[in-house]
Amino acid sequence: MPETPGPGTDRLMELLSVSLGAYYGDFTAAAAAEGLTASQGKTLSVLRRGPSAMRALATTLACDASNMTGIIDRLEKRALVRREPSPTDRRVKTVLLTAEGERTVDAIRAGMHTTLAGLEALPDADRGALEDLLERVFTAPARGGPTP
Amino acid sequence: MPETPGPGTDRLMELLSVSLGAYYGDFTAAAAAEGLTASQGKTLSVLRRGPSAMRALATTLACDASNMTGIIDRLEKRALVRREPSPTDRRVKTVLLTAEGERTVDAIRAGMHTTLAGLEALPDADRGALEDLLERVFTAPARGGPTP
DNA sequence: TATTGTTATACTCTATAACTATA
DNA sequence: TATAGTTATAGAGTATAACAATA
Repeated sequence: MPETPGPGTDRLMELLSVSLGAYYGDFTAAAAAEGLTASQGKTLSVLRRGPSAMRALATTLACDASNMTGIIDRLEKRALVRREPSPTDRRVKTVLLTAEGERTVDAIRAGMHTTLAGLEALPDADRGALEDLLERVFTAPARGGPTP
Repeated sequence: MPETPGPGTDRLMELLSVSLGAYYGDFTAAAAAEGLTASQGKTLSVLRRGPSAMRALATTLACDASNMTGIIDRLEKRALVRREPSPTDRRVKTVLLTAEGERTVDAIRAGMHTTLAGLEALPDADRGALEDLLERVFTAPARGGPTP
């Protein structure tokens, strides 16, 4: 297990940086086409998977809880999301997409032309390979015994 | 050529969102460990490849030219970059990393522990495959005749 | 006591428009 | 006239600290 990342890792890191930049730029442009910022678009995307409490939303988005208030305020003002009191814990507010919010998320995703074109150009076999590799690099919990 | 992106594309988009989100979070944390914002870290990363005029920098970072002034101001105040007048065009200012700036970029990259661990866990063959796939999806200029 | 959501504050990022100095 | 960099401005994101309501 080398402590110095090899030159192969260097190249991959660089490539990931470029890929992220392209993906993020595409996403930002698609969100802007709907009159939304990247953070607002990302928030809607997360809510697409289901309702979420304010605090859970902040955790998922990796930002401070105090930020969510403003972001949700603006989205709610545009009727893309709705705040609902939790029935079980009166401190908690559950945020959920409105029908218009759902339509907007889908529009953003459909507007990511560059990324979609890049993926559509990929043969099915390569598509499966890419899925597999991304999962192994990014969603494997990096376990491997952090020396206890 | 289907106009509706198949369900396979759906899954890949979701996976890309999660993967690049993880990469971005890792990068942001590593930059914060050096007392920098993500935008400042990204700016340093771009300058790692070589000096650049203010406007070219803005173009590379996909932001308005007026933003660069503030970002470079703050980096220069911390002696991570330097502004130099261009010898050939007196309107142009060339920005370049200082030695401390170079050290900082390297520290940020070395601080991306989660991403580095995920990549290091990948066998060489898979590493090459991932490079190949990312290149094809994101750095292929999406040519294919936008109907003229 | 601890937690949820909010407010207040300060700083950064971001785009638009207008300005200057060059070209 | 066109371009490079800057300034002014306004809106949005961000973290920290403090707060009220609830657990």
